[in-house]
Amino acid sequence: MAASRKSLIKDEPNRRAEIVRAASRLFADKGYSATTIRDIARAVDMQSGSPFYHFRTKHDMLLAVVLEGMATISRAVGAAAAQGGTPREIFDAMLLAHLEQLLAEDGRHFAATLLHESHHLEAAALAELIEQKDAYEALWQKALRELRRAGDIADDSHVTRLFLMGALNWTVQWYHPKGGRSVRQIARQLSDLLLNPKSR
Amino acid sequence: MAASRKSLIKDEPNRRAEIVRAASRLFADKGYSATTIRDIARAVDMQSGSPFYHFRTKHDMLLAVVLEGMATISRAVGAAAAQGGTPREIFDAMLLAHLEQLLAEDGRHFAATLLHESHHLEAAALAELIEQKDAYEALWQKALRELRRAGDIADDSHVTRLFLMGALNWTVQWYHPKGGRSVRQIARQLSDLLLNPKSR
DNA sequence: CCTACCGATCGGTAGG
DNA sequence: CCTACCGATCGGTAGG
Repeated sequence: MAASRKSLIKDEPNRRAEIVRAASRLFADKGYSATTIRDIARAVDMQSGSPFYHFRTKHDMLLAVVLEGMATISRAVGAAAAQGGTPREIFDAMLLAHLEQLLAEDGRHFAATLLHESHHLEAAALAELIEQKDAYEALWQKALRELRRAGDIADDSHVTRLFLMGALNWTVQWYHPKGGRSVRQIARQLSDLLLNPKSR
Repeated sequence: MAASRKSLIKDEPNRRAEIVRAASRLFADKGYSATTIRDIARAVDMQSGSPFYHFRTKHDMLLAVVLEGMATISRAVGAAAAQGGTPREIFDAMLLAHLEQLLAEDGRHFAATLLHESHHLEAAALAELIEQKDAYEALWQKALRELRRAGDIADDSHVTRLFLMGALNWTVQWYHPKGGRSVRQIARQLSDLLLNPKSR
């Protein structure tokens, strides 16, 4: 049937995207410094010098991975927040969206690289990332503020937000898809832990 | 006066400990893979081949850092738990002890290396670490169980413990000693967030 | 994107 | 612990 489809589009402009995806996997697994350009080239069936046709430096590859990871999470959680509902419903939807991006098969290497390898960026790139991260976390701060107004949480301070980010991002360290617990269950348990028991 | 003290003890058996401390700083700052034996040697005023007089491989240095980090935290939190008191008092003391080890000037590089670089260990060393980590986390599981019995928390499941570890360990990412908030305040806020409002 | 290559650096060792 | 060194590997480039 469509046996030739994949090979036909071999020369499309997404060789670059393939490199980024392979790099995310390797950076997440072995770390940025321990990953070799040759590792990345091998993963996408290129010769060792060829990735430099698509990227100027290894740092640029890291930046591409990290920015794509940040953008994907931001987009997902922003969409969840825009869905509307009570502060509690919005918060629950945001928790689920964040965890799905972090733990899903396709996005988790981007997230892991973002969380663990960003400090290898140079100052200018790091500043760009931090800007996006601050905008992202402002979404959460706002959600907490409205939970507070609705009486669902006692403290909506910055420290509360940081504890929340920690609980969420730490899941990367322990979650296993085969682990019995679904992402939905995990999101629900965190909501239950942080928010006051529902009235009625 | 005692001007010669430091140079007199230059040949004591703690050159090894100096190497471990320097390594912890470098591993925490630049990462294990990006840190060079030459970096470590320079930090303790040795020639580039000399650290190998004290350690067989670079991996052995990482293992030494990581095990010392784990042992220090375990000891501190174990001591806090053994102090006794109500479940809530014990829990609060454990929170404070864990955070002090993570964030204090002297121990934070060990903790950061433990949290971020352990995956560079070989399988056997990693297994040794995980064993110690499991024993450590059992301390927390027990503390949660007793909070539950006392009615201070609704859920003492494993997932709750993992959220707690995340909130705690994530502080490494954002805490700054000059940041206004004391470690004690941070511990207190986390306790307030997780536990039911005190009766009375 | 491949071929062929370069200078630099790395972990580790022998021999004292 | 230092001196002197080795083989291997790395990020990156010129020239096609």
